[in-house]
Amino acid sequence: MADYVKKCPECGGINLSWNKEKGEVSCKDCGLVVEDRMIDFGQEWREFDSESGDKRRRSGAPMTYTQYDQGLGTEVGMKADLSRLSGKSRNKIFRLRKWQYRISTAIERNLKLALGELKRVASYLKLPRSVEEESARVYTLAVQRGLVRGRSMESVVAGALYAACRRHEVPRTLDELAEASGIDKKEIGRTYRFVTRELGISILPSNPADYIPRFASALKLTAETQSRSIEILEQAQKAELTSGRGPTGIAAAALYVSALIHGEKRTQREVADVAGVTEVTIRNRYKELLEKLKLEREIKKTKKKQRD
DNA sequence: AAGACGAAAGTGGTTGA
DNA sequence: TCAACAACTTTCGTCTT
Repeated sequence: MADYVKKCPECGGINLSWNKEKGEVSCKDCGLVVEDRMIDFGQEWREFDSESGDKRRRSGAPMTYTQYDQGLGTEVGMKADLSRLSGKSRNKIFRLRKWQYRISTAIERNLKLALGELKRVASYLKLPRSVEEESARVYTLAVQRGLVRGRSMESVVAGALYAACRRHEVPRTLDELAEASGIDKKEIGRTYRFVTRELGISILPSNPADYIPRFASALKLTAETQSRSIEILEQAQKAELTSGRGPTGIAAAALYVSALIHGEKRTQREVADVAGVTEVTIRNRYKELLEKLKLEREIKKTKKKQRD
């Protein structure tokens, strides 16, 4: 029984919580993300049932998109009785078959290659299984619609992954995707927009709060600081400080302020680095937060405390 | 000396004519 | 298709701790 309970390696607390959706285990005492490689054992196809659009509803046995062929191949006229046809139409059938063969093997080859790449990048970023599945699905659709033509396979893979991350609210920044896949950030952004538009995938704008746990963990900030920063984000949203702004910048600024308030000062540089924005952006957001949310007093309070 | 601050100029993307 | 525009970055000089 004893080793059934996991302890937080940072503070020794046993108050660990598992965020299934994000595949992260975090400590509620100190905020450390203990294990973010956790595999989601949930039945991911169920997630589609709760999606609002009924386009996504599937029936029948669960399929996996990380295998390149889901056993749904199509063949042209294999079962038709060709002896009843003759001449031209028979030739036509043969030609069609040949094309069908060429196309399907080309797609399969492409998928086999691409899904290998996809798995590599996904595991590098420690993405949960559900996201990997989703991105594989997106990629498969993209190939079938011929959206890869004129683009590199890798960039479409990266774009699909980015889209899947956004949909599952486990945002990774474009920079992280770029680093993991070796594709230029701009290129990923372009293919991401292209693919989502062509496939009609709607993406909700990412929520700054989704970035907080990861950033906070990287900066080794406590759970109080983390939850305070989320409160700040909520206030900021009410004050309409968030629309039109980059979500990472806002998350970073909220975290920075919150750290100041809790006497866990980090430099703007440090916060900027983990969030992938510049100090200037943090400064701008920070200034806005102070102006609108009257947080100066609290910061001064903790500064005074620290002098004693 | 390091960090915070702010100004100015440049970049890439969106929007609207 | 082009120009205006907002957000963000880069760079750099100055102020604060």
